[in-house]
Amino acid sequence: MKKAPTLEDVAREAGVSTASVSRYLNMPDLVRPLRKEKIEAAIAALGYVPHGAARALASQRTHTIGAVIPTFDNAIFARGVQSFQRRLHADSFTLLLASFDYDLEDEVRQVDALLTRGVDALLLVGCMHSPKIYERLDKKGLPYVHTWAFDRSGAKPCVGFDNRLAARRAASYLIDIGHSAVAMIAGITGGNDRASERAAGVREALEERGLALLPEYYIEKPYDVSEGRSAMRQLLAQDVPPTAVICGNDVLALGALLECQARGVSVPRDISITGFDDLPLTSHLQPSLTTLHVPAGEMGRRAAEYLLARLGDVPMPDSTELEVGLIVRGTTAPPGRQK
Amino acid sequence: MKKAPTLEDVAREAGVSTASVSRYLNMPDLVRPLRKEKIEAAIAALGYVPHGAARALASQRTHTIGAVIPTFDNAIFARGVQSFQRRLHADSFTLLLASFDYDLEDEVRQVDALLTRGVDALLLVGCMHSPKIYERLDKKGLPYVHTWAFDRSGAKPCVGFDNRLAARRAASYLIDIGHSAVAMIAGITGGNDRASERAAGVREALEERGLALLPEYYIEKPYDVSEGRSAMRQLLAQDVPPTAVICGNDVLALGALLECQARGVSVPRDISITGFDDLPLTSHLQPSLTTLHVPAGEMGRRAAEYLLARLGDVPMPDSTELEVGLIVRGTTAPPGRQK
DNA sequence: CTGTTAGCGCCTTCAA
DNA sequence: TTGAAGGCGCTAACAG
Repeated sequence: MKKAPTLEDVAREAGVSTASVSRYLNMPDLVRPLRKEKIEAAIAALGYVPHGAARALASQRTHTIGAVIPTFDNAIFARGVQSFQRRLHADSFTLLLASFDYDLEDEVRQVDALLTRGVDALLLVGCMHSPKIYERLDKKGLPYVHTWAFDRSGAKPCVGFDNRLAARRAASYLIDIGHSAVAMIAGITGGNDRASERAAGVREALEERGLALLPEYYIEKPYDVSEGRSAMRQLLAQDVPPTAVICGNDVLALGALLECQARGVSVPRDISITGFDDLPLTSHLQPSLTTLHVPAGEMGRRAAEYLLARLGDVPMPDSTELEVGLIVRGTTAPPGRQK
Repeated sequence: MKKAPTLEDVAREAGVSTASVSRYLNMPDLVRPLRKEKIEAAIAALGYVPHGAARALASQRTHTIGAVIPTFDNAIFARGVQSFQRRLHADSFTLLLASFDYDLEDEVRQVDALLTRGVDALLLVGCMHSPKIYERLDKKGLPYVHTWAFDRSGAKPCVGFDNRLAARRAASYLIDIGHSAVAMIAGITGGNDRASERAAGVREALEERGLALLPEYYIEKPYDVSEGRSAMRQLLAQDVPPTAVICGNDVLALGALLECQARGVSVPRDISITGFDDLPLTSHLQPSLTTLHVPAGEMGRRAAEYLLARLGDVPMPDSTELEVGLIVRGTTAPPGRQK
């Protein structure tokens, strides 16, 4: 393992001071063209690559932004993160990604790890986090942003959407087309404000219309197709099955739909199903899935822009609410079509 | 932004030397229990968090490992990366993730970025990369590993599987059960050795059995459900449609299956379909998808163990080949069942 | 086991 | 515009 060339080596090779090379690297405009060329030549000749840690130590800036997400294993996070990273990269920032498997205590550890790595800013998923996280962040005065949720109080910087409102939209739609026996297959709500807000939204919407979300019509399941299936099986086995099922995400909805098909229950004739996320796959299903479109890509991009702006002291509103539109497709229809 | 407490502050607070605090942090066993407690108290009192860049600069080790993947937006990479990260984390290493959107030139840039960040080791996807990458890596003597592929020459460190062999397995199976009109919907093979090896495997297997992969039976498509659909549409429109279609991945296979269903083509009665990856979803489809099981989780874990071993100077073979098993499910059957 | 001390590679005043 | 020089926070000999 040969020793890598340092900035000092470059300076010597180019016959200039280290300060000039440093300037060339960071503020090229302050260096005269002639010197510039010499430095460029030296860098190329030596194959010099800047040493990030040294740079970070000296400048107290890492040009790195962290994101702490529940899991990589979820298409919808993947999409958002992908565009978050793309946007950061455009400003030559690097993304440091960590996941915590929905374990809120582990999330604290992951945040600590990222702070140790010296991230300049942080993206968080959801608005519900251990107070310890805010403590650490605020203590360092580190910019951060919440995503995949929206805090109406305005107390927290958010680039996201209102999960409750979106879920209400799905529920209202079903009620509007005539459903009253509405069930919900929710994601696990413990420690997950996206999931719990969605559940709350459905409950609210029903109650406002004089309906109720019956206990036997409410099931929580982990994010997995087979869990969606088993939940639907449970619902179908009841004396009076629901005529519509709102799912907390598309994966559960897909499971629910597949279960119906496996049992010869016709969708949407016998039962309506809605999802949440609008995964690319859902529009191709037969019937195609009625769902809520989450603008994950835009959210990732905007979250990046918010953090970049904060780091650059560019003014920018602390909250950006994005729309979650209901995409009505083939899995929903008025009830009572049973002959 | 208050100045964060440093190791020196901790030392002062605890009434010991900075060296002791450093030792406590890195080799706790070398510190006497009494001092240990004092130091722990001081750390807690001050809310001290180590400064990663300083540590990296002084120790020439970042405890960070990079992974450069084609895209986040693919469930199968997500799974592998998730377990890679989990394993790294168990040894308190951090994962630095970058993606390059299947642009081989961008991959070079991403590798450079990671090198600047000072990763201690690197995970690469596939065995086909710009020579520049190997140049940089070898120059620094940085440990790296190839995944999602397997190099029989043994020249490259790999933890992966033989894509060609796996694809052959699927083709052979179809021939064995009587198919001779076999088509393939491959992923884009340009700059992607996983996709091209799979295509090559299918071609080989057919030719060995005296069959051929007809040009009109070979279609390349991007990773997307709708692309799989359009490819299948194209295949179905031919004068003599194939009786079996091998897909380069499950997403294309899913699209192919959905297209058949949308057009009333019965699977597997009229046509057989196979996938590649074994996404969780595929076993729930109706019919369930015959596919090749890629052990992404195990691969990620083992790749991490390989790199960790190299960093710790623990001996470990440079190549680990994993099995890709054919999972025969409902989308395949002998041909000619058409009445 | 513990303290002293010299860097790690770069940035950033400060003067010139 | 440029160069000189003092750290940034921590680790790793080395001496004790």
